[in-house]
Amino acid sequence: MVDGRTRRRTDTRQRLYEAAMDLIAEHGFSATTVEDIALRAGVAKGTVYYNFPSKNALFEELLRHGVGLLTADFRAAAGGLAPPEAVLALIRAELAYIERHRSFAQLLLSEMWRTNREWHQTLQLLRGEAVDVIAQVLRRGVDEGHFDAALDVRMAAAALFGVCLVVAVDWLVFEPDRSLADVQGALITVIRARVGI
Amino acid sequence: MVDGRTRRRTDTRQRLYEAAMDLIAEHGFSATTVEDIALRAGVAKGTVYYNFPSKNALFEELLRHGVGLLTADFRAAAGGLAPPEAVLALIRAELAYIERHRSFAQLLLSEMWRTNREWHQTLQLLRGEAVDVIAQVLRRGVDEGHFDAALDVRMAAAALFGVCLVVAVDWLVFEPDRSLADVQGALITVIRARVGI
DNA sequence: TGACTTGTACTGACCAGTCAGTCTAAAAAC
DNA sequence: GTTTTTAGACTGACTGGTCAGTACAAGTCA
Repeated sequence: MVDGRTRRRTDTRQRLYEAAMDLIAEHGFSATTVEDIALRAGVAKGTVYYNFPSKNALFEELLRHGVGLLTADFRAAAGGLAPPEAVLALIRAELAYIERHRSFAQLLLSEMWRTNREWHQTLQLLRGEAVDVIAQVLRRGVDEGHFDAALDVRMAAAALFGVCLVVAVDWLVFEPDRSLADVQGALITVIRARVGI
Repeated sequence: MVDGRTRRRTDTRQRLYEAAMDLIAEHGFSATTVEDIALRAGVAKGTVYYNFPSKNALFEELLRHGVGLLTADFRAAAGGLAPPEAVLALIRAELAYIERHRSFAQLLLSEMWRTNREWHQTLQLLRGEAVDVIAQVLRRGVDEGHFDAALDVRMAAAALFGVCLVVAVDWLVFEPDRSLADVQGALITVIRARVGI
């Protein structure tokens, strides 16, 4: 099933994914050259074009791959839990994902709300799937009386997704030495805190 | 005092600011060409270089200008209020600012956490000034017993700043027809809501 | 053998930044 | 008050360089 050829090719693609992720997160899509990606992945430029039809396509598959993993993590984290615990689990899952895929998180944050790009549509769709998992949990929480009935579920889901992203990337950029557990704790305290407004 | 020359030049620079803001927000810094900016502003490419030493410098001045306005709005909004009301005022100020300067908000969200850029340092500094205004209000709120003493003030400030940005840009991109007041209300409800976790 | 990879060379489009020259408001000269 | 000069503001063709994508001959590996 997993013959040597396929494994080899998968490896190459994986290395290209990672290289592209790091570079695009650092410099942005336009400022990252295909040659740089190939160099960082340790392959020839031709190999990039053997494996992907274009720079855009590489990036789009990258997005699909990365967001797909996040959505899967979300589903696994929330599955079978009561809404309050599920929300906590989702926060933990998002932070853990961001720690594991730092570059990708930065990339998402930079490109998520950028319109007028070829892959904008794709990204919106993918994001929608991830945020939907959160929204479903919140909706169930409202229905079952755990959460305030006045809650705008869609907005709350987007907000929750967004805060985690922003806080986590902030942490990675400014306080990389702080532990994930600590950040997680502080963030949950912030979300929990009655700010009394 | 206001001779024709200076007025003309100021106008040109203003038009260049606005054109650059819109285009960079839509396409990103690298994907926006100086020629596009000039065209949109209705001047020749050379004029851009007559008014600014480089594309980077234009963008940096743009950032300084835009974030400066936001910080000023923050200071004006929070001034003289007790912490709980000041936090509300800050949220309103940020959303109002974002509505008034849509492109700039999108631009900020995209470029804020991008490292390895010439203007990265500048942007971090500017952001720090804005977030500091929020942090000071929160600190005072903790000291005066309005807010939970366990609050990580820096993180809370960053989180608050971030949620507003994310929620507002989300709104502009996905539900532009919804009114600002409505979004404001929903966001404050979300922040207030005991999610009971 | 055939799928995959390499390395090099190339093309054509595009783009940041330059520069010699034009236009015009206003200062100077008469 | 009219003419001349000056300099600030602007123009757009041009340059040097970069980069996505192509082509292909030769090499590796199952």
